[in-house]
Amino acid sequence: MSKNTISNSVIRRLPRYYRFLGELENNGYVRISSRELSEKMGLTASQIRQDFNCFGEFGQQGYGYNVSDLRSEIGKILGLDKKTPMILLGVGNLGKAIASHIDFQSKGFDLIGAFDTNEEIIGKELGNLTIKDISELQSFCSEHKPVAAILCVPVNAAASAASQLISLGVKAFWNFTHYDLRMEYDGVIVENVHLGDSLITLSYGLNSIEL
Amino acid sequence: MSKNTISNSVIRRLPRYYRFLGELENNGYVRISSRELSEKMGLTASQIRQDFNCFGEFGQQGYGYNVSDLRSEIGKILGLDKKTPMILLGVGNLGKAIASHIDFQSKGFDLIGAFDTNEEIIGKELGNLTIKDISELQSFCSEHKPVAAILCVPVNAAASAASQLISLGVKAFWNFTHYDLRMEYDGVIVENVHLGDSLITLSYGLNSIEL
DNA sequence: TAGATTGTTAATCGATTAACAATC
DNA sequence: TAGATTGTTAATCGATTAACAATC
Repeated sequence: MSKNTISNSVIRRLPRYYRFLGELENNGYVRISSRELSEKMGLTASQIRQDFNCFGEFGQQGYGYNVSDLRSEIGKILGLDKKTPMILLGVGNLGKAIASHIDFQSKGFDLIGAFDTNEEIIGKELGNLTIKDISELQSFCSEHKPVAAILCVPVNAAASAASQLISLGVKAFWNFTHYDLRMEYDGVIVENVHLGDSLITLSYGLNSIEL
Repeated sequence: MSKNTISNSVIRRLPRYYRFLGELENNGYVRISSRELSEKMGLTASQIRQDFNCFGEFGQQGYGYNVSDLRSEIGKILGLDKKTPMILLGVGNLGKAIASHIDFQSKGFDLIGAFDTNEEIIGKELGNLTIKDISELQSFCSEHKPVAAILCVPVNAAASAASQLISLGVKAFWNFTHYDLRMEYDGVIVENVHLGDSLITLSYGLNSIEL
Protein backbone atom coordinates (compact mmCIF):
# COMPACT_ATOMS: atom_id res chain seq x y z
CA MET A 1 0.00 0.00 0.00
CA SER A 2 1.58 3.20 -1.28
CA LYS A 3 1.45 5.43 1.80
CA ASN A 4 0.00 4.81 5.22
CA THR A 5 -3.51 6.14 4.90
CA ILE A 6 -4.95 8.37 2.26
CA SER A 7 -7.58 10.81 3.44
CA ASN A 8 -11.10 10.35 2.25
CA SER A 9 -11.10 13.77 0.61
CA VAL A 10 -8.23 12.74 -1.61
CA ILE A 11 -9.82 9.43 -2.53
CA ARG A 12 -13.04 11.13 -3.57
CA ARG A 13 -11.12 13.33 -5.98
CA LEU A 14 -9.25 10.48 -7.68
CA PRO A 15 -12.08 9.28 -9.96
CA ARG A 16 -12.58 12.85 -11.11
CA TYR A 17 -8.88 13.24 -11.95
CA TYR A 18 -9.12 9.99 -13.83
CA ARG A 19 -12.08 11.22 -15.85
CA PHE A 20 -10.50 14.57 -16.69
CA LEU A 21 -7.23 13.00 -17.70
CA GLY A 22 -9.13 10.63 -19.97
CA GLU A 23 -10.80 13.56 -21.70
CA LEU A 24 -7.49 15.37 -22.04
CA GLU A 25 -5.95 12.28 -23.55
CA ASN A 26 -8.82 12.01 -26.04
CA ASN A 27 -8.28 15.64 -26.95
CA GLY A 28 -4.65 14.96 -27.80
CA TYR A 29 -2.96 16.36 -24.70
CA VAL A 30 0.43 14.78 -24.07
CA ARG A 31 1.54 16.79 -21.07
CA ILE A 32 -0.19 19.05 -18.57
CA SER A 33 1.00 21.16 -15.66
CA SER A 34 -0.71 21.20 -12.28
CA ARG A 35 -1.62 24.83 -12.93
CA GLU A 36 -3.35 24.12 -16.22
CA LEU A 37 -5.18 21.12 -14.80
CA SER A 38 -6.23 23.15 -11.79
CA GLU A 39 -7.85 25.74 -14.05
CA LYS A 40 -9.76 23.08 -15.96
CA MET A 41 -10.98 21.33 -12.84
CA GLY A 42 -11.60 24.26 -10.57
CA LEU A 43 -9.04 23.25 -7.97
CA THR A 44 -5.75 24.76 -6.84
CA ALA A 45 -2.48 23.60 -8.34
CA SER A 46 -1.17 23.02 -4.83
CA GLN A 47 -3.94 20.64 -4.04
CA ILE A 48 -3.38 18.66 -7.21
CA ARG A 49 0.32 18.25 -6.49
CA GLN A 50 -0.37 17.30 -2.88
CA ASP A 51 -2.95 14.76 -3.99
CA PHE A 52 -0.68 13.07 -6.52
CA ASN A 53 2.23 13.03 -4.11
CA CYS A 54 0.25 10.84 -1.75
CA PHE A 55 0.99 8.02 -4.16
CA GLY A 56 4.41 8.79 -5.57
CA GLU A 57 6.21 11.18 -7.84
CA PHE A 58 4.42 11.17 -11.15
CA GLY A 59 5.64 14.46 -12.55
CA GLN A 60 8.83 15.98 -13.80
CA GLN A 61 10.13 19.37 -12.74
CA GLY A 62 9.97 21.95 -15.45
CA TYR A 63 7.74 19.75 -17.57
CA GLY A 64 4.61 18.78 -15.69
CA TYR A 65 2.80 15.47 -15.95
CA ASN A 66 2.51 13.06 -18.83
CA VAL A 67 -1.25 12.79 -19.29
CA SER A 68 -1.37 9.19 -20.40
CA ASP A 69 1.10 7.91 -17.80
CA LEU A 70 -0.56 9.81 -14.98
CA ARG A 71 -3.97 8.52 -15.96
CA SER A 72 -2.85 4.93 -16.03
CA GLU A 73 -1.07 5.32 -12.68
CA ILE A 74 -4.27 6.66 -11.11
CA GLY A 75 -6.19 3.85 -12.78
CA LYS A 76 -3.90 1.33 -11.10
CA ILE A 77 -4.29 3.05 -7.72
CA LEU A 78 -8.05 2.82 -8.17
CA GLY A 79 -7.84 -0.85 -9.04
CA LEU A 80 -9.35 -0.35 -12.48
CA ASP A 81 -7.05 -2.98 -13.95
CA LYS A 82 -8.92 -5.56 -11.85
CA LYS A 83 -12.24 -7.14 -12.79
CA THR A 84 -13.71 -7.92 -9.38
CA PRO A 85 -16.70 -10.26 -9.68
CA MET A 86 -19.90 -8.52 -8.57
CA ILE A 87 -23.53 -9.48 -8.22
CA LEU A 88 -26.78 -7.50 -8.18
CA LEU A 89 -29.45 -8.06 -5.55
CA GLY A 90 -32.83 -6.66 -6.48
CA VAL A 91 -33.69 -6.23 -10.14
CA GLY A 92 -36.44 -3.64 -9.85
CA ASN A 93 -36.49 -0.41 -11.81
CA LEU A 94 -33.35 0.88 -10.21
CA GLY A 95 -31.38 -2.34 -10.20
CA LYS A 96 -32.16 -2.90 -13.85
CA ALA A 97 -31.13 0.64 -14.75
CA ILE A 98 -27.86 0.40 -12.84
CA ALA A 99 -27.00 -2.93 -14.42
CA SER A 100 -27.58 -1.69 -17.94
CA HIS A 101 -26.33 1.86 -17.50
CA ILE A 102 -22.98 1.30 -15.83
CA ASP A 103 -19.90 0.15 -17.68
CA PHE A 104 -18.59 -2.20 -15.03
CA GLN A 105 -15.49 -3.29 -16.92
CA SER A 106 -14.02 0.21 -16.95
CA LYS A 107 -14.79 0.65 -13.24
CA GLY A 108 -12.87 -2.40 -12.06
CA PHE A 109 -15.77 -4.84 -11.82
CA ASP A 110 -17.46 -7.65 -13.70
CA LEU A 111 -21.19 -8.16 -13.19
CA ILE A 112 -21.64 -11.93 -13.07
CA GLY A 113 -25.07 -12.45 -11.50
CA ALA A 114 -28.44 -10.86 -10.73
CA PHE A 115 -30.94 -12.06 -8.15
CA ASP A 116 -34.49 -11.24 -7.19
CA THR A 117 -37.45 -12.72 -5.31
CA ASN A 118 -40.10 -11.65 -7.81
CA GLU A 119 -41.19 -14.73 -9.76
CA GLU A 120 -42.37 -12.61 -12.66
CA ILE A 121 -38.87 -11.53 -13.58
CA ILE A 122 -36.86 -14.59 -12.54
CA GLY A 123 -35.57 -16.28 -15.66
CA LYS A 124 -35.70 -13.09 -17.73
CA GLU A 125 -32.65 -11.66 -19.42
CA LEU A 126 -30.71 -8.68 -18.08
CA GLY A 127 -27.97 -7.80 -20.52
CA ASN A 128 -26.08 -11.06 -20.92
CA LEU A 129 -27.29 -12.40 -17.56
CA THR A 130 -30.34 -14.39 -16.58
CA ILE A 131 -32.10 -13.17 -13.45
CA LYS A 132 -31.92 -15.87 -10.80
CA ASP A 133 -34.05 -16.75 -7.81
CA ILE A 134 -32.55 -15.55 -4.55
CA SER A 135 -32.70 -19.17 -3.32
CA GLU A 136 -29.84 -19.92 -5.70
CA LEU A 137 -27.65 -17.25 -4.11
CA GLN A 138 -25.74 -19.54 -1.78
CA SER A 139 -24.77 -22.16 -4.36
CA PHE A 140 -23.94 -19.44 -6.86
CA CYS A 141 -21.60 -17.79 -4.38
CA SER A 142 -19.80 -21.00 -3.48
CA GLU A 143 -19.19 -21.59 -7.16
CA HIS A 144 -18.43 -18.11 -8.49
CA LYS A 145 -17.16 -16.32 -5.37
CA PRO A 146 -18.42 -12.79 -5.98
CA VAL A 147 -16.46 -10.25 -3.93
CA ALA A 148 -18.81 -7.29 -4.33
CA ALA A 149 -22.57 -6.77 -4.39
CA ILE A 150 -24.99 -4.09 -5.49
CA LEU A 151 -27.90 -3.70 -3.11
CA CYS A 152 -31.09 -2.56 -4.83
CA VAL A 153 -33.49 -4.40 -2.56
CA PRO A 154 -36.29 -2.80 -0.51
CA VAL A 155 -35.09 -1.03 2.61
CA ASN A 156 -36.42 -3.66 5.03
CA ALA A 157 -34.49 -6.41 3.23
CA ALA A 158 -31.16 -4.57 3.19
CA ALA A 159 -29.70 -5.47 6.57
CA SER A 160 -30.36 -9.20 6.33
CA ALA A 161 -29.23 -9.34 2.71
CA ALA A 162 -25.98 -7.65 3.66
CA SER A 163 -25.22 -10.00 6.52
CA GLN A 164 -26.05 -13.07 4.42
CA LEU A 165 -23.73 -11.85 1.70
CA ILE A 166 -20.96 -11.23 4.19
CA SER A 167 -21.26 -14.81 5.40
CA LEU A 168 -20.94 -15.86 1.76
CA GLY A 169 -17.68 -13.98 1.38
CA VAL A 170 -18.78 -10.63 -0.06
CA LYS A 171 -16.40 -7.86 0.96
CA ALA A 172 -17.78 -4.74 -0.73
CA PHE A 173 -21.24 -3.24 -1.03
CA TRP A 174 -22.60 -0.64 -3.40
CA ASN A 175 -25.68 0.24 -1.46
CA PHE A 176 -28.61 1.97 -3.14
CA THR A 177 -31.12 1.17 -0.44
CA HIS A 178 -32.60 3.72 1.85
CA TYR A 179 -30.94 1.81 4.66
CA ASP A 180 -27.83 3.34 6.18
CA LEU A 181 -25.40 0.49 5.81
CA ARG A 182 -22.45 1.03 8.10
CA MET A 183 -19.90 -1.66 8.30
CA GLU A 184 -18.59 -2.61 11.64
CA TYR A 185 -17.47 -5.91 10.13
CA ASP A 186 -13.75 -5.93 9.65
CA GLY A 187 -12.47 -5.65 6.12
CA VAL A 188 -15.91 -5.01 4.68
CA ILE A 189 -16.44 -1.75 2.84
CA VAL A 190 -19.54 0.12 1.83
CA GLU A 191 -20.26 2.82 -0.68
CA ASN A 192 -23.65 4.29 0.09
CA VAL A 193 -25.54 6.02 -2.71
CA HIS A 194 -28.41 7.83 -1.10
CA LEU A 195 -30.26 9.29 -4.05
CA GLY A 196 -32.96 10.66 -1.79
CA ASP A 197 -30.41 12.53 0.31
CA SER A 198 -28.86 13.90 -2.85
CA LEU A 199 -32.17 15.30 -4.06
CA ILE A 200 -32.89 16.76 -0.64
CA THR A 201 -29.55 18.54 -0.79
CA LEU A 202 -30.71 20.15 -4.01
CA SER A 203 -33.91 21.21 -2.29
CA TYR A 204 -31.85 22.85 0.45
CA GLY A 205 -29.85 24.73 -2.14
CA LEU A 206 -32.95 26.11 -3.83
CA ASN A 207 -34.48 26.96 -0.51
CA SER A 208 -31.45 28.90 0.65
CA ILE A 209 -31.06 31.00 -2.50
CA GLU A 210 -34.75 31.85 -2.50
CA LEU A 211 -34.81 33.09 1.07
CA MET B 1 -31.60 33.01 5.92
CA SER B 2 -30.92 31.56 9.35
CA LYS B 3 -27.17 32.20 9.67
CA ASN B 4 -24.69 33.60 7.22
CA THR B 5 -23.37 30.54 5.46
CA ILE B 6 -23.65 26.95 6.44
CA SER B 7 -20.68 24.77 5.58
CA ASN B 8 -21.13 22.09 2.99
CA SER B 9 -20.21 19.39 5.50
CA VAL B 10 -23.12 20.38 7.68
CA ILE B 11 -25.56 20.52 4.77
CA ARG B 12 -24.59 17.02 3.67
CA ARG B 13 -25.43 15.70 7.11
CA LEU B 14 -28.89 17.27 7.29
CA PRO B 15 -30.74 14.75 5.11
CA ARG B 16 -29.29 11.96 7.17
CA TYR B 17 -30.46 13.58 10.43
CA TYR B 18 -33.85 13.96 8.85
CA ARG B 19 -33.96 10.28 7.94
CA PHE B 20 -32.85 9.05 11.34
CA LEU B 21 -35.28 11.30 13.15
CA GLY B 22 -38.08 9.97 10.97
CA GLU B 23 -37.19 6.42 11.94
CA LEU B 24 -37.00 7.36 15.60
CA GLU B 25 -40.40 8.99 15.36
CA ASN B 26 -41.83 5.87 13.75
CA ASN B 27 -40.38 3.83 16.57
CA GLY B 28 -42.18 5.93 19.13
CA TYR B 29 -39.34 8.13 20.35
CA VAL B 30 -40.56 11.42 21.76
CA ARG B 31 -37.29 12.89 22.95
CA ILE B 32 -33.64 12.15 22.30
CA SER B 33 -30.37 13.55 23.62
CA SER B 34 -27.47 14.45 21.41
CA ARG B 35 -25.49 11.68 23.06
CA GLU B 36 -28.04 8.99 22.27
CA LEU B 37 -28.47 10.21 18.70
CA SER B 38 -24.70 10.32 18.28
CA GLU B 39 -24.45 6.65 19.22
CA LYS B 40 -27.14 5.66 16.76
CA MET B 41 -25.62 7.65 13.92
CA GLY B 42 -21.94 7.12 14.55
CA LEU B 43 -21.16 10.79 15.13
CA THR B 44 -20.08 12.75 18.19
CA ALA B 45 -22.63 14.49 20.38
CA SER B 46 -20.61 17.68 20.01
CA GLN B 47 -20.93 17.63 16.29
CA ILE B 48 -24.65 17.10 16.43
CA ARG B 49 -25.15 20.04 18.78
CA GLN B 50 -22.88 22.23 16.66
CA ASP B 51 -24.77 21.26 13.53
CA PHE B 52 -28.20 22.00 14.95
CA ASN B 53 -27.05 25.28 16.42
CA CYS B 54 -26.21 26.56 12.95
CA PHE B 55 -29.93 27.01 12.51
CA GLY B 56 -31.21 27.92 15.94
CA GLU B 57 -31.83 26.50 19.38
CA PHE B 58 -33.96 23.42 18.96
CA GLY B 59 -33.22 21.67 22.24
CA GLN B 60 -33.85 22.16 25.89
CA GLN B 61 -31.23 21.90 28.59
CA GLY B 62 -31.62 18.87 30.78
CA TYR B 63 -34.13 17.33 28.38
CA GLY B 64 -32.67 16.98 24.93
CA TYR B 65 -34.54 17.38 21.66
CA ASN B 66 -38.15 16.70 20.83
CA VAL B 67 -37.86 14.21 17.97
CA SER B 68 -40.92 15.30 16.05
CA ASP B 69 -40.29 19.03 16.41
CA LEU B 70 -36.64 18.71 15.49
CA ARG B 71 -37.47 16.65 12.44
CA SER B 72 -40.00 19.12 11.16
CA GLU B 73 -37.59 22.02 11.78
CA ILE B 74 -34.91 20.28 9.73
CA GLY B 75 -37.52 19.51 7.09
CA LYS B 76 -38.30 23.22 6.83
CA ILE B 77 -34.62 24.12 6.61
CA LEU B 78 -34.29 21.61 3.77
CA GLY B 79 -37.29 23.07 1.97
CA LEU B 80 -39.24 19.82 2.14
CA ASP B 81 -42.46 21.72 2.71
CA LYS B 82 -42.12 23.09 -0.83
CA LYS B 83 -43.11 21.27 -3.99
CA THR B 84 -40.72 22.75 -6.53
CA PRO B 85 -41.78 21.88 -10.08
CA MET B 86 -39.20 19.67 -11.76
CA ILE B 87 -38.77 18.09 -15.17
CA LEU B 88 -36.81 15.10 -16.43
CA LEU B 89 -34.64 15.26 -19.52
CA GLY B 90 -33.73 11.90 -20.97
CA VAL B 91 -36.02 8.94 -20.33
CA GLY B 92 -33.60 6.09 -20.93
CA ASN B 93 -33.06 3.27 -18.48
CA LEU B 94 -31.70 5.53 -15.81
CA GLY B 95 -34.15 8.41 -16.25
CA LYS B 96 -37.07 6.02 -16.14
CA ALA B 97 -35.74 4.34 -13.01
CA ILE B 98 -35.15 7.65 -11.23
CA ALA B 99 -38.60 8.92 -12.12
CA SER B 100 -40.34 5.84 -10.81
CA HIS B 101 -38.05 5.08 -7.88
CA ILE B 102 -37.86 8.46 -6.17
CA ASP B 103 -40.62 9.86 -4.01
CA PHE B 104 -40.37 13.45 -5.18
CA GLN B 105 -43.12 14.82 -2.97
CA SER B 106 -41.27 13.94 0.22
CA LYS B 107 -38.04 15.46 -1.14
CA GLY B 108 -39.45 18.91 -1.86
CA PHE B 109 -40.20 18.45 -5.55
CA ASP B 110 -43.01 17.69 -7.97
CA LEU B 111 -42.15 15.93 -11.21
CA ILE B 112 -44.33 17.62 -13.82
CA GLY B 113 -42.77 16.66 -17.16
CA ALA B 114 -40.48 14.22 -18.96
CA PHE B 115 -38.76 14.80 -22.29
CA ASP B 116 -36.77 12.74 -24.74
CA THR B 117 -35.68 12.76 -28.37
CA ASN B 118 -36.32 9.06 -29.03
CA GLU B 119 -39.48 8.79 -31.13
CA GLU B 120 -40.07 5.26 -29.93
CA ILE B 121 -40.83 6.36 -26.39
CA ILE B 122 -42.40 9.77 -27.02
CA GLY B 123 -46.08 9.56 -26.16
CA LYS B 124 -45.60 6.65 -23.77
CA GLU B 125 -46.61 6.83 -20.13
CA LEU B 126 -44.16 7.33 -17.29
CA GLY B 127 -46.02 7.14 -14.01
CA ASN B 128 -48.76 9.72 -14.41
CA LEU B 129 -46.83 11.65 -17.07
CA THR B 130 -46.68 11.34 -20.84
CA ILE B 131 -43.19 11.48 -22.31
CA LYS B 132 -42.95 14.54 -24.54
CA ASP B 133 -40.79 15.42 -27.51
CA ILE B 134 -37.90 17.70 -26.59
CA SER B 135 -39.22 20.16 -29.21
CA GLU B 136 -42.08 20.92 -26.83
CA LEU B 137 -39.68 21.89 -24.06
CA GLN B 138 -39.76 25.62 -24.66
CA SER B 139 -43.54 26.01 -24.76
CA PHE B 140 -43.89 23.67 -21.80
CA CYS B 141 -41.49 25.76 -19.75
CA SER B 142 -43.20 29.05 -20.56
CA GLU B 143 -46.47 27.55 -19.42
CA HIS B 144 -45.43 25.47 -16.39
CA LYS B 145 -42.26 27.23 -15.26
CA PRO B 146 -40.23 24.29 -13.93
CA VAL B 147 -37.51 25.45 -11.53
CA ALA B 148 -35.47 22.25 -11.43
CA ALA B 149 -34.39 19.61 -13.92
CA ILE B 150 -33.03 16.08 -13.82
CA LEU B 151 -30.39 15.48 -16.46
CA CYS B 152 -30.30 11.90 -17.69
CA VAL B 153 -29.23 12.67 -21.25
CA PRO B 154 -26.11 11.34 -22.98
CA VAL B 155 -22.91 13.06 -21.91
CA ASN B 156 -22.45 14.99 -25.15
CA ALA B 157 -25.94 16.51 -24.82
CA ALA B 158 -25.51 17.63 -21.21
CA ALA B 159 -23.84 21.02 -21.62
CA SER B 160 -26.21 22.34 -24.26
CA ALA B 161 -29.27 20.97 -22.47
CA ALA B 162 -28.19 22.72 -19.30
CA SER B 163 -27.67 26.08 -20.94
CA GLN B 164 -30.98 25.86 -22.79
CA LEU B 165 -32.76 25.07 -19.54
CA ILE B 166 -31.09 27.97 -17.79
CA SER B 167 -32.34 30.31 -20.50
CA LEU B 168 -35.82 28.87 -19.84
CA GLY B 169 -35.59 29.74 -16.16
CA VAL B 170 -34.35 26.50 -14.60
CA LYS B 171 -32.36 27.20 -11.44
CA ALA B 172 -31.39 23.76 -10.15
CA PHE B 173 -29.95 20.66 -11.77
CA TRP B 174 -29.82 17.10 -10.58
CA ASN B 175 -27.15 15.86 -12.90
CA PHE B 176 -26.72 12.16 -13.60
CA THR B 177 -24.66 12.60 -16.73
CA HIS B 178 -21.03 11.76 -16.97
CA TYR B 179 -20.46 15.45 -17.68
CA ASP B 180 -19.02 17.52 -14.85
CA LEU B 181 -21.59 20.25 -14.60
CA ARG B 182 -20.14 23.19 -12.74
CA MET B 183 -22.22 26.26 -12.47
CA GLU B 184 -20.58 29.54 -13.00
CA TYR B 185 -24.03 31.00 -13.69
CA ASP B 186 -25.16 33.07 -10.77
CA GLY B 187 -27.92 31.62 -8.64
CA VAL B 188 -27.89 28.27 -10.44
CA ILE B 189 -27.13 25.21 -8.38
CA VAL B 190 -26.05 21.73 -9.32
CA GLU B 191 -26.10 18.42 -7.53
CA ASN B 192 -23.88 16.00 -9.42
CA VAL B 193 -24.50 12.29 -9.02
CA HIS B 194 -21.55 10.54 -10.56
CA LEU B 195 -22.48 6.89 -10.23
CA GLY B 196 -19.36 5.86 -12.09
CA ASP B 197 -17.14 7.75 -9.65
CA SER B 198 -18.98 6.16 -6.79
CA LEU B 199 -18.32 2.66 -8.09
CA ILE B 200 -14.70 3.51 -8.73
CA THR B 201 -14.38 4.61 -5.11
CA LEU B 202 -15.56 1.17 -4.13
CA SER B 203 -12.93 -0.35 -6.38
CA TYR B 204 -10.28 1.75 -4.65
CA GLY B 205 -11.48 0.50 -1.28
CA LEU B 206 -11.22 -3.13 -2.32
CA ASN B 207 -7.87 -2.54 -3.90
CA SER B 208 -6.43 -0.94 -0.79
CA ILE B 209 -7.55 -3.65 1.64
CA GLU B 210 -6.25 -6.38 -0.64
CA LEU B 211 -2.78 -4.92 -0.97
C1' DT C 1 -33.18 21.25 44.49
C1' DA C 2 -30.09 17.97 41.98
C1' DG C 3 -29.23 15.85 37.68
C1' DA C 4 -29.12 16.11 32.97
C1' DT C 5 -28.17 18.11 28.82
C1' DT C 6 -27.99 21.94 26.05
C1' DG C 7 -25.62 26.06 23.71
C1' DT C 8 -21.27 27.92 23.09
C1' DT C 9 -16.47 28.96 23.66
C1' DA C 10 -11.83 27.13 23.47
C1' DA C 11 -8.56 23.49 21.94
C1' DT C 12 -7.34 20.22 18.62
C1' DC C 13 -7.05 18.17 14.54
C1' DG C 14 -6.90 17.77 9.58
C1' DA C 15 -7.15 19.63 5.02
C1' DT C 16 -6.08 23.29 1.91
C1' DT C 17 -3.18 26.88 0.30
C1' DA C 18 1.15 29.35 -0.12
C1' DA C 19 5.95 29.45 -0.69
C1' DC C 20 10.23 27.95 -2.28
C1' DA C 21 14.26 25.05 -2.88
C1' DA C 22 15.27 21.21 -5.95
C1' DT C 23 15.75 19.90 -10.58
C1' DC C 24 14.41 18.82 -15.22
C1' DT D 1 22.09 27.89 -19.14
C1' DA D 2 17.50 30.02 -18.02
C1' DG D 3 12.75 29.12 -17.42
C1' DA D 4 9.35 26.25 -15.84
C1' DT D 5 7.29 23.35 -12.77
C1' DT D 6 7.58 19.88 -9.59
C1' DG D 7 7.89 17.87 -4.68
C1' DT D 8 7.66 19.29 -0.12
C1' DT D 9 7.73 22.12 3.93
C1' DA D 10 5.44 25.82 6.40
C1' DA D 11 1.34 28.78 7.13
C1' DT D 12 -3.44 29.22 7.03
C1' DC D 13 -7.85 28.01 7.19
C1' DG D 14 -11.85 25.33 8.48
C1' DA D 15 -14.06 21.54 10.71
C1' DT D 16 -14.34 18.51 14.59
C1' DT D 17 -13.92 17.57 19.35
C1' DA D 18 -13.61 18.78 24.20
C1' DA D 19 -14.99 21.38 28.03
C1' DC D 20 -18.03 23.85 30.80
C1' DA D 21 -21.15 27.49 32.27
C1' DA D 22 -26.06 28.22 31.61
C1' DT D 23 -30.44 26.44 32.52
C1' DC D 24 -34.30 23.41 32.16
